[in-house]
Amino acid sequence: MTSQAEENYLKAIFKIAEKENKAVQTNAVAAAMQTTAASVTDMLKRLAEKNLIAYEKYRGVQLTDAGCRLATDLIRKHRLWEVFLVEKLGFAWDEVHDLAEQLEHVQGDELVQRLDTYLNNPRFDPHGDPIPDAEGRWEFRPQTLLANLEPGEQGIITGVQEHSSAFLQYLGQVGLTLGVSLQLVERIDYDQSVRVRLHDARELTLSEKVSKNLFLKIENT
Amino acid sequence: MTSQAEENYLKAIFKIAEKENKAVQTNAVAAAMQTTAASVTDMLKRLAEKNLIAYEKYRGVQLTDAGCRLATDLIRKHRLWEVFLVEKLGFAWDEVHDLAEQLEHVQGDELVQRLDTYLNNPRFDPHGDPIPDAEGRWEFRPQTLLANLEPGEQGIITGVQEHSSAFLQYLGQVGLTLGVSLQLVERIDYDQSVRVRLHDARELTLSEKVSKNLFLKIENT
DNA sequence: TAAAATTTTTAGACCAACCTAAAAATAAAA
DNA sequence: TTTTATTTTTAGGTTGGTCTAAAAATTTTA
Ligand SMILES: [Mn+2]
Ligand SMILES: [Mn+2]
Ligand SMILES: [Mn+2]
Ligand SMILES: [Mn+2]
Repeated sequence: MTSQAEENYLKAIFKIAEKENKAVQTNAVAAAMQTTAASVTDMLKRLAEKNLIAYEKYRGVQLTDAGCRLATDLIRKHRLWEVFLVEKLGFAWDEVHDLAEQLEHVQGDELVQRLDTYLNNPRFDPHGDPIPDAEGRWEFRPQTLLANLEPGEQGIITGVQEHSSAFLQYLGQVGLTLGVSLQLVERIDYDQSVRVRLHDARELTLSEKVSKNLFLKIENT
Repeated sequence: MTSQAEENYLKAIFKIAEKENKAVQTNAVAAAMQTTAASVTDMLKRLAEKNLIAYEKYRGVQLTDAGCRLATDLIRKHRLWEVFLVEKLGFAWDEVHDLAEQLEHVQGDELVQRLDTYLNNPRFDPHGDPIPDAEGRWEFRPQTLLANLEPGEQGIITGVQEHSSAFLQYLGQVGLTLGVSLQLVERIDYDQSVRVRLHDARELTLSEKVSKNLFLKIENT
């Protein structure tokens, strides 16, 4: 009973609410959905009518439990399909998002269940993002931006902040994929770029932009 | 540039044209799509506008080359996904149609290509229906209805005419799946039911309805 | 060939999902 | 606290896809 458009709005609201800790604004949703504020207001009314969001004019929106559950299921499906596309079909991690964006709307609880099993119940997707379980829960995994590491500290790449194809492709090219371990050698004061050493002793210089979009789990050395 | 609704109409027209060898009637499409003739006429105009069908008022429709290609691609995707669902996810052959009906609309040539490779380029789906190749071609496989076999003749099950869940489930229960070989023992004059002998010497009585919906490849004994 | 039955199209509406432009409410600045 | 700027909503319109009821075309029957 929920259209693809409705599902996409719920997911967008969920993701905005995840970051900012307040009622989600109309304009924020419009930006995320690449549409107009007027269209968003329109949809918010429909979603409120279906009790998927709590909506008060001019005051922003919040997902209800039902809405939150729907969004979480959608994210679960999105990420499971991404795992499938990378692990089984051999796509690169920068090629799967748009396909998953379509596949996530395929309805069928049994399908999701079987897909999950087939993929060995993965807990993270190809970008390091957590996959909710069938009950909509996921574990918190502490991670730090490379930009926040101190010189000498070491970590394993666990995820990305940006998901753009350009960024993911760049990372792949220089060998910075999930699970790779690296050490911060030094941070240049002038432009906040960083020098890192990889496991094979190879050294790389990364811009501030990169270091602010790369998540690591700090390792005790 | 083609919506899911448009794709479904094209597929319906294609399948009707496959059987009856004349222009496809509005009412036939309406029946297949479970909708009204008025809605069909509406859609036919849109499809003609896009040059996907040749449409002349009151005279029925025919797919253009472009429309035919689109329908074929859709059928290819539908059947490949059915193979995936059965072979990889372990669904039964009576459970996959509705899911494939959704999955066939996912856009992405690369996806279809990779899926095909992943499944080892199957040429038939779980119901014995041929899968078009990437160029939209498929081979003809001669097959006969069980109803048309002579007593004493033997064959291997290659497909079904009906695709209803009830029929497929029944066949599964009595062990009549693709590849099973059987021999026609006798046909009862009274109700046209048939007695068949399986490879393990087990005998089954099948109604006329069943025998008119089961395809076999006749084997020379 | 004229009348009746069937098939198909048109007319007119509805809903979901979008849009632009204008109005209203809220927040920020003076 | 006014004025100004920003945000949000409303008003009104478009498109795709559907519907029912009525009109028109075609086919069948008498
Ligand atoms: Mn993604
Ligand atoms: Mn992802
Ligand atoms: Mn099917
Ligand atoms: Mn099939």
